[in-house]
Amino acid sequence: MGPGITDLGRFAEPSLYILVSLSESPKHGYAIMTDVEAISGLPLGPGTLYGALARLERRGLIEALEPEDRRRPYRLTALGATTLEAQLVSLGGIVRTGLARLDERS
Amino acid sequence: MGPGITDLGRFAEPSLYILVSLSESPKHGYAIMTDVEAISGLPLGPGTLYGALARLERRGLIEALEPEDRRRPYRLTALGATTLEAQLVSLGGIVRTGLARLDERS
DNA sequence: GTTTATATATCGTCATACGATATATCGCAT
DNA sequence: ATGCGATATATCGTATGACGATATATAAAC
Repeated sequence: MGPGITDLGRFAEPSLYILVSLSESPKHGYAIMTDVEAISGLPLGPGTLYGALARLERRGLIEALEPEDRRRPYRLTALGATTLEAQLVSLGGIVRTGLARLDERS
Repeated sequence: MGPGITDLGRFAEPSLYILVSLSESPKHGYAIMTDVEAISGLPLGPGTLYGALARLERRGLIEALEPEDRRRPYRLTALGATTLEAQLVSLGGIVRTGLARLDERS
């Protein structure tokens, strides 16, 4: 499961990080790995990455572009962008609620 | 996995919602279910809830209190509070990054 | 030339999410 | 009184996903 820093089960949410990475620009797998580690601090191994990419593509949230050399880039679809935005807004609400509640505790 | 509104895999992160719910005050299972649905919009069924509660207790993030009547309340531990805070801060960063990147897209 | 970084792929295991289902009690309206 | 909806917890089974390990190959750097 992927212990994040705090080991909250499979909390890392690789799919979310991948979508955030692709929201900047199209990227191939290896670039996604390094970007996700840079923005999240959590290493994303190939075992997690390629499985997640296949699932996201199957769901129409990302799409493969024409390979250049060895690189197989992916791009966020319109559906992927709206889905990601909805998720981030929803998550942002939870984050705010949680931090406010923690703050109210003595 | 648990299709949220947008079906991003098991994106719902029930454990996170449960911790946020308990960050307000100790609650028993049923109260957690209704609170989580209120703050997240996502229904949390008993199959998800009680499994997650057992895991969180096993990890020392929550602890059971003395049952009152039929109710079996849980409370956030100190470890649970610090773990939750770290997760929320980390998630908040991802949310901000993602929304900023989406915003920069034409 | 040999090591390091780039790059993708797959297999196996374990944890988790979650629907379905079962059971029991409480409160309230008719 | 009785019947129904809300309260409350528990468990099983299945599908899915996370992720470590491993394999392979090429480009760059030293």
